[in-house]
Amino acid sequence: MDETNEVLRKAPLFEALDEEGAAALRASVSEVRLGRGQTLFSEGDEGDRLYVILSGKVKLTRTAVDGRENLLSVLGPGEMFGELSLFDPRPRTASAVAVTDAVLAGLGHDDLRPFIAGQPQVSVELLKALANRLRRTNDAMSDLVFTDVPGRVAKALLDLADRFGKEGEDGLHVHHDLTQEELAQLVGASRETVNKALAEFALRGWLRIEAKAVVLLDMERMRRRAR
Amino acid sequence: MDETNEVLRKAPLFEALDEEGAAALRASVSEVRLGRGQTLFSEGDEGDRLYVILSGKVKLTRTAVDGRENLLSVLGPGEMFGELSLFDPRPRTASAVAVTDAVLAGLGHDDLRPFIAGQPQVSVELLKALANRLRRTNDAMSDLVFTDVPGRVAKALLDLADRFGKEGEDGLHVHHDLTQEELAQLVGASRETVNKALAEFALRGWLRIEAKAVVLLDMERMRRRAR
DNA sequence: GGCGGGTTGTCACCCAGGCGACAAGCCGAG
DNA sequence: CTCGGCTTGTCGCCTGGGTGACAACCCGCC
Repeated sequence: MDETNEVLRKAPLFEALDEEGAAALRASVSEVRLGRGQTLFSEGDEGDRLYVILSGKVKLTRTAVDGRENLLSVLGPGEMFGELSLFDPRPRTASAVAVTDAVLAGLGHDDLRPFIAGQPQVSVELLKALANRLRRTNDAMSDLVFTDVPGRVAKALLDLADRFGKEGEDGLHVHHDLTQEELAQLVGASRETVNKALAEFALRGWLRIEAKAVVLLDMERMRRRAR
Repeated sequence: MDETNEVLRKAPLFEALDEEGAAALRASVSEVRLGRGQTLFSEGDEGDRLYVILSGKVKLTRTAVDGRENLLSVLGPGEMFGELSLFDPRPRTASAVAVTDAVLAGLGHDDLRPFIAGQPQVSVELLKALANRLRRTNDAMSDLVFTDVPGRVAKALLDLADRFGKEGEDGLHVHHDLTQEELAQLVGASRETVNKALAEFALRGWLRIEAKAVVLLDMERMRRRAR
């Protein structure tokens, strides 16, 4: 539970709280452990909890009527999701599935409300988070319209690099834990096309492909290709 | 200014305030009048105001490097925009342009802050609005990936109908005030394809096309085509 | 009432990228 | 060690829809 505190303290949502508030809130946290591939909640479920990722990665997906999937985002430690249903109590509009084994902190609707009312910093923090999300989503939309698949793949990799990248001897290691299929769903393209784009990048020496990871070798070129 | 109060009172953001707060906030409102086609602010501008539409319609657009445009949304009376820059003070990420002559109420950053701190209802209202926006944007994203252009056009029209439709003798009149070009930017397609889709719908008797408007005749079929 | 710029309707052409189909690897479970 | 099921690498075919190019409008303005 020490580790829990550690990550929680750094999560933006909690940073805003005074020590007393943070302690109180932590008391009402429930810890959830998920194995890779395990579903936390599904589209359409009733949901009244918000989650903060302590370790591991979680993907948020939407399923079309015909079963095809769309990946809204991949989140890692410190990031939060499931907050939408806090503000208007509608069913969940996306499913949450663990991409790797993961540990989450779950906060109930009702536990959180008093803090929103009592500590304006908390709502400001939430508003910031949502505003940010909205900007990113709008970016993604523009990309879907204007950028070709290789460009979107490049963008996605750079974004993943920002968040999960680790500087190594030979380049920036991005262990994204996604299959190419999932990567494809993330950028809104077919697996085949994503594969081709990756191969192309590798051929040009911009990156090296590893199992559920890539090593970025030429960020500059990647960035140029992305726009 | 009476009309101003009228619409403002009904805007969700203000509904949440007590009478006293609403009066105080209204005092710091500045009124802006725009002619059709006039730009309120542009991508990249510094922005510290939030706007509520009193009358008319405003479009939010993004421009790609090559000049192509993307229409994020069209907003009408009672709706709010420009709130993102309130929470993290980055430059505007979209431009706001009047689609028709319009009157807006502008609220400054600094005028609003005290209310967020003092009246939790206000921040809850803002959070709801953002959460909603986010859901809609996510929907739009899925549609870009999964739905073909005619489907997206149908969806867009139904959405516009929801917000701007007026029941008439012969069907639901949707005076959207958009050119086909703008409609195309809204659904992320070319003007030609949108035109073809509209013509197709008209041919099938699902709608009638009028200048900057359509009359929906068979909502059921439209809805079916949309999914 | 005639002119000019912004819309709309419709072509023909072309290509990015989806889809189906397989082969080859890789990995965890028995 | 071996088998079966994911995952990856690669085809070729086919089509939705973007692009360019006009002609016909429509409407406000001189």
